[in-house]
Amino acid sequence: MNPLSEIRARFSTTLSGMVEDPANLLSMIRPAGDSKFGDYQANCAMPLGKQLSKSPREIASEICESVQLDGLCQKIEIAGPGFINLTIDDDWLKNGLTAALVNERLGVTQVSEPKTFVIDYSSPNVAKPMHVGHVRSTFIGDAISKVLRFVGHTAISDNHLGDWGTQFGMIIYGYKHFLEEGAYQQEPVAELGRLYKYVRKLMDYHAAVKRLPELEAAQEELKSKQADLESTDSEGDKKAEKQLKKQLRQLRSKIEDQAQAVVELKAKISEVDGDAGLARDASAHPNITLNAQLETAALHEGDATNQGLWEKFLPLCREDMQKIYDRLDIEFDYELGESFYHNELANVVSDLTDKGYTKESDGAICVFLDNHNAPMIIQKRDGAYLYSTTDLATIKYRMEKWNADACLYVVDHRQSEHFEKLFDVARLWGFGEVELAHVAFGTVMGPDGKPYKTRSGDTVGLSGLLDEAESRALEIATNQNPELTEDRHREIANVIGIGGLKYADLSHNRGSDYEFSYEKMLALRGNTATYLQYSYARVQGILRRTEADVESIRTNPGEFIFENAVERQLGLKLIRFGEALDEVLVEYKPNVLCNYLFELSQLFAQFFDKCSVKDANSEDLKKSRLQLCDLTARTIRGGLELLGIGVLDKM
RNA sequence: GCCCCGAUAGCUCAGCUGGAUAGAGCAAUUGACUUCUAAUCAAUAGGUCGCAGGUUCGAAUCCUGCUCGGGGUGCCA
Repeated sequence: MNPLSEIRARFSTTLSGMVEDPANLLSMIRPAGDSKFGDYQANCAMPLGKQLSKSPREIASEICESVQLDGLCQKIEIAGPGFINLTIDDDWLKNGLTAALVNERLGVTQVSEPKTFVIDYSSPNVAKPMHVGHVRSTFIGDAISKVLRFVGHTAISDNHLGDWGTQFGMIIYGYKHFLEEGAYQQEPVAELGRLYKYVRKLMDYHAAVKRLPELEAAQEELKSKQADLESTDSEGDKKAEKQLKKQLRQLRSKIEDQAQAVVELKAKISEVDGDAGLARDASAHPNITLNAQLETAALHEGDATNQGLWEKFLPLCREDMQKIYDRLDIEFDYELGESFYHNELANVVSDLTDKGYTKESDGAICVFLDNHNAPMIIQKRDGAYLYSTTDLATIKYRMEKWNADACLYVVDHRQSEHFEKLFDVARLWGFGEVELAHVAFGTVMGPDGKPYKTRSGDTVGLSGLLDEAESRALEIATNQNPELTEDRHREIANVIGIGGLKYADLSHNRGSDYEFSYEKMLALRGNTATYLQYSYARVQGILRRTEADVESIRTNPGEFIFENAVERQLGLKLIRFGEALDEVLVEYKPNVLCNYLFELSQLFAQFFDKCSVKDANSEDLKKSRLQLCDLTARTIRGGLELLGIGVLDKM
């Protein structure tokens, strides 16, 4: 039991005697903003005062008289307009720490009503190389799953692979026309990757050739519009002048964007034109885009050849993808991709239609929703199904198979409108009970403040990114501890490199964009994985040097002693691990856990500085400090584990 | 056009379901290694929480308007 829920439980009794539903008031009990006010503060007297037409301080004293905090709080004070400041009783804290010490779960209680969560994350397109954009979904989803499981829920992780999309049409087309047999025999996945990129290039080329003149014409038009505006006289009208300036500014930025686009198109064209082989294939395959689409369509319609190729390619691609997941140490319970649902799509449409929810519009089958202008299209004019159709089939499956209480979609924030519509349609369809949540996240930015790209403008490939992270980590590990063996350096590099990458991602509020930087990610100081891992290693150093018998500490604990103020602070922080986990799950925010672990590590560093274990002036104090050390190490290790990050005994 | 999101220290970011004097890290300045790992700690400095109103005991947080930026916007995923 963590202090906060214990305090709330006690207040609950009192408050329910005063109002009908105290839930809102209970949420106003929180950790104190400033430690001089105590450990926790209850802010419920102020609003209650208004509600009951009494002075808040009067209410506060009524609450204080009635609430049973014996044994839990040693100090209860009313301050300011009616704050109730609470200080946790030292004996209660010590008992709690002892309970955590002897408990494998560090004293974190399991939820009383376990629920079943289905978490949909990572979800890359197979056969396309994974890139930096996939890391957030993967890390955040994995961390949320682990926290859910730890607190006692059932979390089913499901990697909703894009394994049925247009990329297979492209690869099939490539296979039929551009295959290099020898390369395919030797390294089939690499050859398929090459084919994908090759077809992509040719498609981009034709699109660029078509688009370039249009864009240049549009550019001219904008420029003449700009000239017009520049010569317009606002005749001293300030409002008109402001308007004009704004339009001009917008126009200039649009022109700039277009100029950039023109440069990119030209680069794509010249890349093909400059290569004899590419140029030849480009002119020999003028309709490659359409034909690749037709290959996809043929696959979907059950064409035997394409079906056979798909069945041959898919395992190869998945195996390749698995290598990345292995490096990241990410596992899924299920990997039911889009292809898994393709036979259900027609049923989705017919069922919704039978129930009267669909409407035909411009030949497409749509579900119109009150709060959205555009409908959700579930079948295209040409009869093909869409992402939305698959997602609906997926919800149905997840409800029927797992009877989920909640489905979480860890997906890019740009798709929020899609999910709003999806959830509305799902509820309309009859899935009203399940919690459907889009756990959205922001973009990974480069140092220029734009989405992280390579210099040439391509997305950053994930495997190269991991290589870079590890090689930089290796350099740091080698510099930091030159005396260790190369194998040890590699092991350290792996743990701090991958850990640093994950932590950099998870420690940011998922909703915001963040700037990616190898330097910051692997920085030795600050809110980084390295700092937390180092704290853990320092504890292990203490345990080694004092030759502590950790087993006996855990099975036969002594009393906790708070000699120095920081020991109490550390103890209080340790006991609040469960609060941090609860907090993570309120809005599915792993950064809450990162912050907790960082603060814990900072307190430990202070403790390390001020409170020697080895030279403690009594055996009892030494034992108490060893207990704090052991609990700190286990909390850091356990917390990092929930984030998918490892630790090292020495680094 | 319409919809959504953002703007907090020089930089990168927390905090946002209203709470007391707005926090951290980096960078800057200063101090601490014969010491359980200095991949550390202590200290100083740094702010009109985009702007203007409003709601109230109390606003970075809620509401309205504005400015700037990003994203989305019927047959891609």
